[in-house]
Amino acid sequence: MTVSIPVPKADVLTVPIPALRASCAACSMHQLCLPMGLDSNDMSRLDAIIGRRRKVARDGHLYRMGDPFTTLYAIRLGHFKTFQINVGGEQQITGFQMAGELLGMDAISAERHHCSAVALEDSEVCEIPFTRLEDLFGQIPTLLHHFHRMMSQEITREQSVMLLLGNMRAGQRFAAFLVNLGARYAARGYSASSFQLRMSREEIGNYLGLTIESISRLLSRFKKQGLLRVSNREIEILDLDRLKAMAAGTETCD
Amino acid sequence: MTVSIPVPKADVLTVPIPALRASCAACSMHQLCLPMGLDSNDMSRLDAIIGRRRKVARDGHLYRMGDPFTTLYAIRLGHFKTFQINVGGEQQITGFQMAGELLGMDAISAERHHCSAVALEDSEVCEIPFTRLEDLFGQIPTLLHHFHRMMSQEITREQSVMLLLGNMRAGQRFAAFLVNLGARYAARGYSASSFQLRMSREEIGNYLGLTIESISRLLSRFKKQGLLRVSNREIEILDLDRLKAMAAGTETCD
DNA sequence: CGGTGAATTGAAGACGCTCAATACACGTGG
DNA sequence: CCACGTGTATTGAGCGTCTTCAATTCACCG
Repeated sequence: MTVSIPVPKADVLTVPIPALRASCAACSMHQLCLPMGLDSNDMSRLDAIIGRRRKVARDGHLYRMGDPFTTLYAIRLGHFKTFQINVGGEQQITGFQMAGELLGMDAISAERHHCSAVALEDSEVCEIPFTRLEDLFGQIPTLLHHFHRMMSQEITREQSVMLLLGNMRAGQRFAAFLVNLGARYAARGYSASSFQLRMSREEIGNYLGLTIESISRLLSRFKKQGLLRVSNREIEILDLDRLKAMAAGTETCD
Repeated sequence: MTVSIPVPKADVLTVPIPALRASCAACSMHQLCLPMGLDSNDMSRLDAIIGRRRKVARDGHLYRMGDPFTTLYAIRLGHFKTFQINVGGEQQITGFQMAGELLGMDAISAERHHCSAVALEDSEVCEIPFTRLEDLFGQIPTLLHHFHRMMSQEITREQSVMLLLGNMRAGQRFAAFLVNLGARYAARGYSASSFQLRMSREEIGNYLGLTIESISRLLSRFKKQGLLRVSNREIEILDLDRLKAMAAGTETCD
């Protein structure tokens, strides 16, 4: 299939090449991502330090646990999972990340990556060299403040997962997982109730501290209860309120 | 009871009162805490913004979930627990903090505290007004960098707890917990193998996603296996290597 | 159309939970 | 000093949830 793309006129063509190569202003994620709240002047200063866009093919590593840390990554497009490997060689997935989210913040303290990041589909990231970003912090307080908010948000996200793993039953965990995914898609302008899972049942189970079989059974049960419509990795939430109530613990999961 | 305190001589007396009230240089935690790596000049600039020291009695709240966020807290003395409350009213403890550690970083993103902090014993903290700290960041890059390291460390700490809750068995979790506590005491110049638990069995269980009964049984088992000597909250680790091996999953817990 | 990897479903078992009884530590008052 | 009460911890018995193991089924692709 071919599509004819309208050729931009005069003024647009005068945009310098480097700005085309990596421009936060032109990126649909700039209201969620690091440049949030910056004026166009500051935004182009941020553009100036962003090294390049990097494509990561499905199942490709963005970085590996133990790699030396030099850059943060902002996801432009696609989905990732981050995971740790324990001594026995089994992985524990610590998060699923989507466009607009920042990867690599866990590596700042030890200057080595504490987990690995792998693309769940063909994806694209912006490389942000950390020392150059630190230089900018001194000049753009708004940027610094928002960076702190993003790190803080990562901390609260992980605390919520601890709550989930520490005292929710299986059904509650899975309900919370689906509601969370939906909310994040909604923040990106997509449907909160209808989306495609980018990860396998096994990866979901690993993340939620459950087995693949449990996830499969839960999907079947939710389907039977009229909560979901499921077809392979396609999810449609039919009763978001009840799912939220289950996640909150207000409603039991029978 | 009265105690006669030796009166300091000449030069010491010239130290201005504010410096006496809150001086990082004089604090035994300054090599672990926020001022790590600062020269004495920068350290006193940090001193200048630290509001006051605040005492928190045992079981007292330092802050509550939902409170508006204005300041970070550095623990000078004592121990805290942080926890979330879910809709059903039950708590999930997300961490135990000790001297030299920073509290409140989770609140930056929403400008409200995401969890509550309660003192496990009579404790003392330094109040660090966050906006004034942000002002300092522009002037002291070393301070900023170390602050990022501390936030990043909090992220990796929580990732390790996710690993623990997500795919360790009960014995492994508890072994990891004890080893972690010992390591943190060692970093503060105390024994890694002999210390007092500041939290109840119930709190340990809550943190590890287990019940109080399970913790009690594990203590008995570890005692029987010659791993520990236990007397109330007094712990002596008799075989640290084996405990570490259990935490790593190298050695089974029978 | 057959092969491969993923997902579903069922049956049995284990791990940790719940419930309950008892023991212990510690503080208070007789 | 002991009696008593309260909160915490220990220990046991039975049960439930989720796991493990195994057998199909399904989707996708050469």
